[in-house]
Amino acid sequence: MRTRGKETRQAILRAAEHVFAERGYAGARMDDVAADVGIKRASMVYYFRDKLSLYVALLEDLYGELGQRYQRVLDRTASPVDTIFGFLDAWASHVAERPGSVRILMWESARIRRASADPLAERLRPLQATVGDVIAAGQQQGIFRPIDPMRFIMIVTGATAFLTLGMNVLRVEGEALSPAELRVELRSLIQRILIDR
Amino acid sequence: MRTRGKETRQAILRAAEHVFAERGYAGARMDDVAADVGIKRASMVYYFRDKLSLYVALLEDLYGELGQRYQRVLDRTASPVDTIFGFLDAWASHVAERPGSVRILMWESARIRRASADPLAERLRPLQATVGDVIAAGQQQGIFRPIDPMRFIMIVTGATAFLTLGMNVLRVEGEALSPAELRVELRSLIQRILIDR
DNA sequence: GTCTATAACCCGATAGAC
DNA sequence: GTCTATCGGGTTATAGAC
Repeated sequence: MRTRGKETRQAILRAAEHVFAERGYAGARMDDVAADVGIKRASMVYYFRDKLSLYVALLEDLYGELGQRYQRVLDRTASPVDTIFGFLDAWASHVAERPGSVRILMWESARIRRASADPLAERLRPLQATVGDVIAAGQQQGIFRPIDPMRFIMIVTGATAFLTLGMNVLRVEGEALSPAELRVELRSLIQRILIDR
Repeated sequence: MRTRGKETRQAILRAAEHVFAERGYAGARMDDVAADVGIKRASMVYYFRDKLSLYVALLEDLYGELGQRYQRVLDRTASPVDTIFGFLDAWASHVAERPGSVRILMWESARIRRASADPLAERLRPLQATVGDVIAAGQQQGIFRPIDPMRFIMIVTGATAFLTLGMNVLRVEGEALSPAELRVELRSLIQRILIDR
């Protein structure tokens, strides 16, 4: 049955998001993914050749969705300021709905890698270009302060990661930011480093 | 020979810093540590009972050193502003000399953990308290803007992590910040979020 | 499509010689 | 102090039945 197949594939991807996010690529066990779905490990081969294929499909799904959110913001905004804050809202919503995104970014940033042929880098590059272009445009119009766009992206991404996940390392009790708090905190951060004079 | 023993212990710790930083706790292989030192895996048992003991000793070494740096800053500065920028320089130097610190912070932030009995959290808490106290003091004197000290720490830590390591995920070519560039970038970040009005 | 069974590998820990 | 040898647990990938 074609529908059943599609559903199982989606279920595997959803389970993979949790498992890869929690343990990282190396630590993730295919067995856990299968158990989450409710099938046996070997059965997943029918949908994904091996562990790496599943992981790459997950990256595609995750950051592809974020890219679509950014595109929608581009479609409906004009000024660089509106667009940047639109991106922020898109990012915050994405992070709230698919927390695996940030966690995987964290795992992958920790890992040593060769730049070439990196599946994550490949999927992130267009997103980085999209945001970078808007910043550059705003700077040319004198609306944004001069800061290297790439560095700006890294600061905001790092803040997101550590305000949510990093908190857990030092937490006393329930201190990690809620999605709403994160949005507010990031908004004021961006205001300070990109706009205020 | 007692001297030889101490030297080997130190060599193991130095090797462990590289290996644990590159692969994370789960991915690190004791074999690689031993190979770096130039001895066999089983020989390390003489110095460290098992993998976890070695890891905890490394954390102690790493973040203990950072704590000492912070203490020296406290000993020679008076105003909150001087102290905070002193901490920044200490942090930047530490990161430059022992890059494993940041990478391990990253690995550990990615991991899910239970708050209790976490060896890293235990070592980080006093550092966080030290920095937090200075920020709170500065805020009481009206020198620093109001921002939750913990969030401030997370933003700066996150920026450090992603400006150095995160860059590698998106790098086109050699874009990761040098220690000197990092120091400058963080200085202006702190200036913006903690001091400028 | 999903299963059972197994092959093949990797890694940490341990025993005990030197 | 450092070695060789081995045990044992855990995980992925594969073969093939249903």
